[in-house]
Amino acid sequence: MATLADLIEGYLKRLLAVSPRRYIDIQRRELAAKFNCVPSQINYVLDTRFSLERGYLVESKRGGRGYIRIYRPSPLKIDDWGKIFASLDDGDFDPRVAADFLNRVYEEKFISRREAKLMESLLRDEHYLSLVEPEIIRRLQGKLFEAVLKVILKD
Amino acid sequence: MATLADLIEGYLKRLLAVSPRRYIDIQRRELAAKFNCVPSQINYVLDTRFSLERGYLVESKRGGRGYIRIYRPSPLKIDDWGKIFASLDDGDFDPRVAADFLNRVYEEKFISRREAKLMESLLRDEHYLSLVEPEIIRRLQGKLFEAVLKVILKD
DNA sequence: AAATCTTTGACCTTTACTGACCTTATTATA
DNA sequence: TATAATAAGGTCAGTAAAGGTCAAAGATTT
Repeated sequence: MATLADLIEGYLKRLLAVSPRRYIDIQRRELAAKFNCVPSQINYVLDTRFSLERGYLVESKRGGRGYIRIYRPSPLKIDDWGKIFASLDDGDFDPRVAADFLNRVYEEKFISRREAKLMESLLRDEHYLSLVEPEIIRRLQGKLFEAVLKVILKD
Repeated sequence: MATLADLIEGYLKRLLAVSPRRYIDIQRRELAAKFNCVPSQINYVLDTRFSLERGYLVESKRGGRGYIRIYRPSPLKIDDWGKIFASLDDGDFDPRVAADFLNRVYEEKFISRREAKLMESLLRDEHYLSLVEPEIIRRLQGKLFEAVLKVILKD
């Protein structure tokens, strides 16, 4: 395993973990040089590993003194639970949002890593695809996600 | 007589026996080259010899630096192991049998109480009833139960 | 002969990585 | 003070490197 992208991801996450602030600033060219790759490789890592879906926020500035700033996922608010539960009932349950939420719940130590993985596996379309219509999949995922969340909350 | 599939099976099991970890990683193309066969022959071996029913677990990643990971057979001492897993994919998955199974697994301390509850909640028909046909429910439950069980087995 | 098991190959999907070309901001200079 | 040079970062399409699927052909067993 361990692709270049994985190495860069790990490096950035370590930086984030150690940073006294809620973000880190990096230079794209410098980082690319450090890992002996083209600069756009850094964008690939940011797109695939530090996406909004995964709870990260990335902003940047071009030109001289340019930089890339990566924010760590922000702490869960009570409001976030509310939003998730609201989306469970109306039709627009989004598994990616749910996965993002799960990740945060895990990072805040509400659930174990294994529980997070268990719950996340319910959000993958592949299990449903051959058996139910696409529009039904979201509703089912919502129902099941609700069921397991309730188990956690009751505990 | 030893078929090619048998040889590959034996080779992989020897690797597993010797591995210091709970799994081995292989490259499909490399292995196929070693045994002078097409890559899909490897999938055949994995499907027929390293199935869940036989206690094995296989996961993989595509793309550059992809791999196939084979986990050692589960140490769970449950006699109807094979039957449970056989029933996961074809239509006759029985949630009650699965619930018993879960209980055993819990008693053997493979999973926590909360994990058991999480998994058990997937076995309840109520979540599915309004959305899918009765015959489909069993199949879905089977698929999802398989998915979460795999998470446990990998851990 | 029929059934079952093995092997193959054509075609598909996913993931990683690169490079050419583009946009934006700062800095130096005419 | 315009403006040119420089110094960032962004985009996107293309390529390569894996592994997956499925049906058909071939071999073996019953």
